[in-house]
Amino acid sequence: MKNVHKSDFDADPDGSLFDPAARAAMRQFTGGGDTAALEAAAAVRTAFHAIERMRAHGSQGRGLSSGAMDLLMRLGATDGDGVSIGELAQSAGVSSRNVTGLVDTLEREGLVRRVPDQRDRRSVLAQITAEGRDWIKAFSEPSQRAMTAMFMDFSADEVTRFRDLCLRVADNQHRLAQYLEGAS
Amino acid sequence: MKNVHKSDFDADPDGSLFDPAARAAMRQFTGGGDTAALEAAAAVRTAFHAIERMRAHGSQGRGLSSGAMDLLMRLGATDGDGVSIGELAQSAGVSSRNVTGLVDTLEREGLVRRVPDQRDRRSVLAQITAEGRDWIKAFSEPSQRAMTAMFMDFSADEVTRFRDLCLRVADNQHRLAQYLEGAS
DNA sequence: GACAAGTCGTGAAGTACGTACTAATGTGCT
DNA sequence: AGCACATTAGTACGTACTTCACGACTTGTC
Repeated sequence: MKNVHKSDFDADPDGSLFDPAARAAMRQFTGGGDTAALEAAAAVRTAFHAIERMRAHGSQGRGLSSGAMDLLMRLGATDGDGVSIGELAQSAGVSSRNVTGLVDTLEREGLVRRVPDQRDRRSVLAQITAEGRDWIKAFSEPSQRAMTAMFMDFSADEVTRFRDLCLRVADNQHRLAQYLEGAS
Repeated sequence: MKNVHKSDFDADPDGSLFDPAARAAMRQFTGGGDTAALEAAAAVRTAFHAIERMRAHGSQGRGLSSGAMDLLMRLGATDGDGVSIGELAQSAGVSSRNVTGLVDTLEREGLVRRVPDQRDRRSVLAQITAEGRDWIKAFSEPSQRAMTAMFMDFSADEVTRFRDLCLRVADNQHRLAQYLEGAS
């Protein structure tokens, strides 16, 4: 990670952090209105990139992207014939096109293989390989340690609450998308 | 947004949401260890993509990406000769190469222009144009509405706390990166 | 003044993610 | 049976973000 040296944050009177530069920009943007939602959205962005950087830095060498790692973990948890691309996409909440690409990557690394689905010949099943399971074994502990470090000053309750808030945002988006789809 | 129909979440006994499929995968991954940090990290990813989708859906047509919008807002808040690429990168917490690309995009749209820095001829200043300010005027209200909708069932306190948790994660990453840099 | 070392923006290349479209295949209605 | 329509994975294309490498430029030191 070069050239990225995030500026420090300030703290509000209640102790919660905020990004002064972002807040100033938001205030201008909203014309003096409420910036809370925009600030929170920007903060999610910041946190996401931070986690992404941590992962890139942590699992040096054979580091998989978060998307690929997510898929591999999901495949590792199922001990059957494999999971179809579409099913993976739905469960991970990303486009199937993206899963196709990630499976390409994992297949190139030898961690996953494609097998045709005999029940539905349109479908392709992704199966984790022995190497894939080895990867999981090898990277489980360092990954876990890196992510634990990211939340080092969080109480257990805060971690849980944080997860809850994140998923509620995702839930809202899902609901809104469905609502808007109906309106079109 | 096609092909993306995120599965629903379950709620823990304490009412906090979690992703059952992800948790199952994590448990396998950690070998039965604590999955809290990994689950939280995955949740951030989910929330980030949700916000990204909302923005893509909301500001249809002349929709800028979140990165580009962030830059434009920062430029809109400064009424001087402009801001250098590196300064923007630092303030937004991304690589300067990325800012170069985003300024390319904004310049193509006519929302920003590049001017040489007379004090330092290596440097390039990005200036917001009149069109850029018009864009801000036009998209301020809908963007604000969309982001408010994303947090519709959040109390004001929860939004603030959420922002704080996000920025603390970013702060931890920053600290860890500096620490690890020293160790190499 | 000259020159080594650091900084600045950007070209090149790689990954992740999205939409729109297509070919192959499955399904349901008549 | 046959045919319209849905669904699946993948192709093509565009954007965001990253690291690495490089040329243009500044700065600190002699």
